[in-house]
Amino acid sequence: MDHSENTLRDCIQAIFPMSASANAEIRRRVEFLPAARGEVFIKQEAANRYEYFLIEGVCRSFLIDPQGEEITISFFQGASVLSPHSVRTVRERSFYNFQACTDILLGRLDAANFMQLMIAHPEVRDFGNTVMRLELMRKVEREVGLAVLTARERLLKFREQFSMLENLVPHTQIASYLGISAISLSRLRSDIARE
Amino acid sequence: MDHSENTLRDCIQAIFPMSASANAEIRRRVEFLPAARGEVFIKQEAANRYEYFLIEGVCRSFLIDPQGEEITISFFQGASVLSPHSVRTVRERSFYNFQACTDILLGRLDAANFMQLMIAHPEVRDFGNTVMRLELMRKVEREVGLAVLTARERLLKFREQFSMLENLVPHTQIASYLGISAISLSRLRSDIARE
DNA sequence: GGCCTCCATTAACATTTGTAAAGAAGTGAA
DNA sequence: TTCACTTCTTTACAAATGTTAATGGAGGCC
Repeated sequence: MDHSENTLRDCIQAIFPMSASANAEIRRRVEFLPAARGEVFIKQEAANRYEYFLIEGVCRSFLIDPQGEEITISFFQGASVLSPHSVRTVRERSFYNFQACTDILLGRLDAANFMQLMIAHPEVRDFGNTVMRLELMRKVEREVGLAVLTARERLLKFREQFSMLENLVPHTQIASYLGISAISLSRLRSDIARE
Repeated sequence: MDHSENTLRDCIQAIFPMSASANAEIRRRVEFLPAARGEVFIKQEAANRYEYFLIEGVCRSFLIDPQGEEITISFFQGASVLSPHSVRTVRERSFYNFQACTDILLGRLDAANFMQLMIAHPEVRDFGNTVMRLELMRKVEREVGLAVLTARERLLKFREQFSMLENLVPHTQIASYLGISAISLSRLRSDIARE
């Protein structure tokens, strides 16, 4: 078993521990593929029929607003699972863009095939539902954060959650994730550093 | 079968049509109870073990920010389903307050009991997962709306989604839902009316 | 009817946040 | 090394949003 497969197992076990056989069932359906830093591996409005594991690296989801600006919705760090297909797509068209922030390694599997596996295996079903519930909790947390926290507090929280990202991805991407302009982010950074 | 039960069926069928027997299984576990306008029927931080249907009326979820201000998170109009228990609670403690905006009629059922029903009945399972997926889609849409729309556009969208609420609930509640102050809401309203 | 409370609106002002433009610092390639 | 490019920061200014306080209307209650 090579490194990727071990890490795939980590992605899964971190969310919902499953038996070796259930792990193997998933493993058999997963195809590994790399994406280079900057590559948009899921495109907004494009058809997409896969579920994804992020084996290694950092990526983000984003969309283009009416002014043509990129808005970062989420960041993801491996080893983890990307938002489920049902969250990313409406009528089989991708809702967001997904872009590699570093060189990454993905594991992908056919969403319909995975759905069959969920139906057949209670363990896999629990895994899938847990993924969805965790994604929902993330959204709730973000919703609350945007509602009750100041931009400054959101930045501090971002630093807790994604400690290495501030020196890794362009600040314009972080700023749009925080709901502020890159200039405001710069101001906040120097304000905080001054203390 | 009285009016409440018919409307309970509407709540369910609107989300995921189920057989008469599955409907009956749910019905057997549901207890109807009214709440008066203004009543907070789920309290933040309080233990809560129920799933809820909103049979009739309007309610909202909200929380108290560090400054002691109420922040509206969502509005709900019957007949519909409130956010699932797993979304409303962390470690069995309610995450949000839920308040009746009008006199309402609720249907509630024990969350653990409903979970058992989901395990036993594939239809109920699909229903439960659909509820969760729809809730997730709502969160995504709201997340995107807060990210890419101006306050003015968010107000116009709110009017589409909740056309009767603007003259029904206090504007402070609507303003916090839109992420602006009540004064800004008033300014937007007069700006739009002036056109 | 008259009083009272709640709520929406408006005005004046302060603060925050965004925009545009220019400069500085770091990165990568020829 | 040097040039081009990207990105972060800074400044000055404009626009949006919030705060405080005053006004006026609607509805409930005695």
